[in-house]
Amino acid sequence: MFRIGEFSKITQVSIRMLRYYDETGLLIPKEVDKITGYRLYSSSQIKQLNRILFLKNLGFSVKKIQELLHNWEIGEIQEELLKQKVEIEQNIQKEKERLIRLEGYLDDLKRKEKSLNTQIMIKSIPAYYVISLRKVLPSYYSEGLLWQELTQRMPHADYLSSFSIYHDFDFKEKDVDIEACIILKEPLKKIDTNLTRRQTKAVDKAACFMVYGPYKNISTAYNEFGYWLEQHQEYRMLGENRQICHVSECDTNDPEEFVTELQIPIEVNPQ
Amino acid sequence: MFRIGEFSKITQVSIRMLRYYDETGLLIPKEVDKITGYRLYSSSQIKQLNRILFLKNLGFSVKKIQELLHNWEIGEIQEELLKQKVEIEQNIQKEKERLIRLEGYLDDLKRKEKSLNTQIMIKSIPAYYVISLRKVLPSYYSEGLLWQELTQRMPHADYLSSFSIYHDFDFKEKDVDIEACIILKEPLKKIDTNLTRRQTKAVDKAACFMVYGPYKNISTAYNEFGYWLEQHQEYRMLGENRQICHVSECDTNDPEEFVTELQIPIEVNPQ
DNA sequence: CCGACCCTGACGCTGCGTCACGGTTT
DNA sequence: TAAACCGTGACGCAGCGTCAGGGTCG
Repeated sequence: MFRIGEFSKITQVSIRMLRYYDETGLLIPKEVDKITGYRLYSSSQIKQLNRILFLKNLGFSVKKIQELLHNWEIGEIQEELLKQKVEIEQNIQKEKERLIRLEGYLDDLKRKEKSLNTQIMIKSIPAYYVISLRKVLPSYYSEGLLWQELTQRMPHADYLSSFSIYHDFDFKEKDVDIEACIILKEPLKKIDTNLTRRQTKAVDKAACFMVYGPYKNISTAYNEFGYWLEQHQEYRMLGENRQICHVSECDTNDPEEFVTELQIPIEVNPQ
Repeated sequence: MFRIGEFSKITQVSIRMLRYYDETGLLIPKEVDKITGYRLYSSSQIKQLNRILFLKNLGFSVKKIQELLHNWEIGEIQEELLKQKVEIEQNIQKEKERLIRLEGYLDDLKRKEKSLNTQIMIKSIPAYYVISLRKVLPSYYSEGLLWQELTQRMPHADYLSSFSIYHDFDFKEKDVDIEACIILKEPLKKIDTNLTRRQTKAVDKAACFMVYGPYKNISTAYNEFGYWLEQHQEYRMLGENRQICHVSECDTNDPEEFVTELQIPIEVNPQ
């Protein structure tokens, strides 16, 4: 029998961890001196501890380790290992994507200092329930009319926020296909027959950036984005760009205060 | 100016996070109503928040983000991004190694059930300051004599634990080259002239496993290890195997209680 | 009697999610 | 008057590291 200090040296596991494993029930000392309260470990517990370390080494949480130790049989273990494998692979994937973003940004920095201001973030967009109105309009500047019509026909319901979808794949000067969408908390029952009720698709990756100031800045921003895309051959546009007016004429009178977000669905180029 | 709820919707950042960022000084609302205590954010703070999200997205901690925001200039940023890049790469490396270990173990499971008992763990071993005695002995069974001589000549110093190094690369029946080492907390000054004072090399990767019971089990375990190594072509032995007697005749009279650890330095095969 | 061990209890760390309790605005 | 906002605490989580304060062993 070993006291905790000796056991710690043998197993290279800190005293604090041994106490923690005792506390959590992972490894309870074989004996505890009733007078002094000293923990006493038997040599056979080294084997048990080694199992614990082994699982810890594979990235299992204390809780999972406990379950596995309790249910120590091939089938169970194998199943959990497979699950864990998937998780690790996902971690690697996430970190890799992070790395790509970081490297891309470093490249940007090398090329032009301005990048510090126009940050392009890649994020994912969930699916939404929306009420929408889609029309082909003479130009981008008519979008306001679309929104007027939509809000007039809209029932007074619980809605969160709204965005537009640009359905043309290429840039067009006129006859642009725009869909104005209002996000709902939950599906509505009855709506105006001119409106559509649908669920938008979730977008796995979208390059998103903010445009500050009046709407004319948007085209400049698009141009910058085009430049960015050229430098990032690894990405490809997928179409159905979106636009969100976070701060618009509804919120302020000063166009300099406008904040508009552009979301451009992309995918990683198949090598 | 937006109240926290609106600002949260615009930026897709939870209210709790906004409050947290206020608390930590990352993003302090432009105004606070003195009567109600309501936080009021200006549209220009969206830009600031976006910087924060951007950095968060790259994996920076709140503390680092604070530093970076405070010191927002290209050089600084670039430097930190490079550091961060290294860190992410290390993370990926670690996870990959974890994955390899896990996959290797899954393979083991498919081949033989016994693997649940003899677990081979790959870990790294630090460098140690040691007092050692190295000799060519007639056989492994004479190792005890080596230890007797070493402990007799040893000054009574602070020592932690001890291990042996087997310097023969291949297995030998006789004339084995063994070094008995005692780990010191700190370098000693004067020692017996027959002993050596040196620093052992750190080992990056070693396949480690425990042998329970009398010493004769060790050869069996080595055989099992040999089998394991055959199945794991990705690894190659490097020599200078080590052995640690965690529980030996000094600690117990029952050889069944012995616990011996074998550490076999390995490297990943260059593909 | 000192130093090396051992005990329990509790805070610290990260980045928020999630109550609880209470005030305010619509 | 209820519902929807807002505020400030404060706990919880994972996995220990690291004291503080006090008993034990050799």
